[in-house]
Amino acid sequence: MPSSRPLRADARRNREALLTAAREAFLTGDADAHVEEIARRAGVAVGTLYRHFETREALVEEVYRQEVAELCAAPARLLAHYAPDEAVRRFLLLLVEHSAVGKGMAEALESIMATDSPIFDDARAEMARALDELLAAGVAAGAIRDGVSGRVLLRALGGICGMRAKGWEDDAVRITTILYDGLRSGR
Amino acid sequence: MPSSRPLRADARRNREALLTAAREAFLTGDADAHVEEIARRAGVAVGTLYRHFETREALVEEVYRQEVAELCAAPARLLAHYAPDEAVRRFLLLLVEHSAVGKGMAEALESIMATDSPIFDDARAEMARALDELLAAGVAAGAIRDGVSGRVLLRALGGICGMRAKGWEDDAVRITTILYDGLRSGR
DNA sequence: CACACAAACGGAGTCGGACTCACCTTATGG
DNA sequence: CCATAAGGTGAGTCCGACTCCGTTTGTGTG
Repeated sequence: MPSSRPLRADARRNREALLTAAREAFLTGDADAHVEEIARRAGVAVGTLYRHFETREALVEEVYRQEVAELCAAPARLLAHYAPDEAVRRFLLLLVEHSAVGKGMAEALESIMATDSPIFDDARAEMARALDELLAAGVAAGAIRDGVSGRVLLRALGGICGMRAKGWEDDAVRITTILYDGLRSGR
Repeated sequence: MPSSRPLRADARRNREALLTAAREAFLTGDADAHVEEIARRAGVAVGTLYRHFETREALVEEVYRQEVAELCAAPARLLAHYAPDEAVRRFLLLLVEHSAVGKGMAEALESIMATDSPIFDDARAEMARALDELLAAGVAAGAIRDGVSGRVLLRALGGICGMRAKGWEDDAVRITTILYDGLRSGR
């Protein structure tokens, strides 16, 4: 029910500006930017920020949900172009790449993970579903071991996304390869 | 240089009481217990807490460092009793088990990870060294693939320790198995 | 275009945490 | 048993997220 009336023009603009400001702040590494700072960047007052987002965290969540939605579109696309197991491999690497957009996002994620917010559950479920899709295709093709749920795999990936020390990209690629090999070895 | 003079008797007692109180608070799930609460549990005032620990986080770190030290003793013991690859497998599972002691600890860890505290770096380095020891033995025995550093493996494990939704133990065991198989498949 | 009014905004103020500091208490060595 | 420095105390400060209400503004109506 997203009805209830279409936001007023200025309200929609401000909401967008806040999301953009927050995303930028996170991507430029200032993962725990103060609400004042985010509001300032967006050219509004804190009161306005709170009109649009219940709490600071709700704002962070929204930014994250958009990122996840983008990633969730990938599996279908990959399956259309590659063999199932190759699609899995590429998706894992894509995830790493996506995290590389800004390590600030990883920090923001942790702040969300630290609270059992239901919105995060939704995002996780969505990601798990996307992974299930990939894994099922792999299992059907006999290329991937059976019995691994997307949810389980997602847990391991969460750890990868949480990396942040320098040189982490290489490490991430390496650990992803190990996971991938593990997924195939038991088939 | 831990010299400088042996703490006065009451000071040592209070410091110990604070560490115990904090550990208990974390293990019973109250991962972000307030400093007032921790001090109260220890039977001292906040001022005393701050006499012994620079910040709240410094206290959390100390608790964590003790946990890590305990875990770091495991590899040597396991290598004395099991074949290298079996020792690796058991250590991974031990790590899971240890996290199970209290999910509160995992949350405390994240709060540490979120700050680039050097103390955490030390702990991580120590754990990485312990894992290196295990992996090297496995590689020497031809049971584990070469080219995986303890540091890399630790990253993946960090993700596992961060789990907390119900049923996470099973998931942790499963993902650990996948990692283990991956470590062997490339040998 | 003018008006009415609900929607949206601003920003000073509240509240709840971590942390400090000036003063009091007590262990300890002589 | 005294001197004294180490240690303890807790009211108070600081700083961040969040609230609230008076003011401004977009928009549907005549």
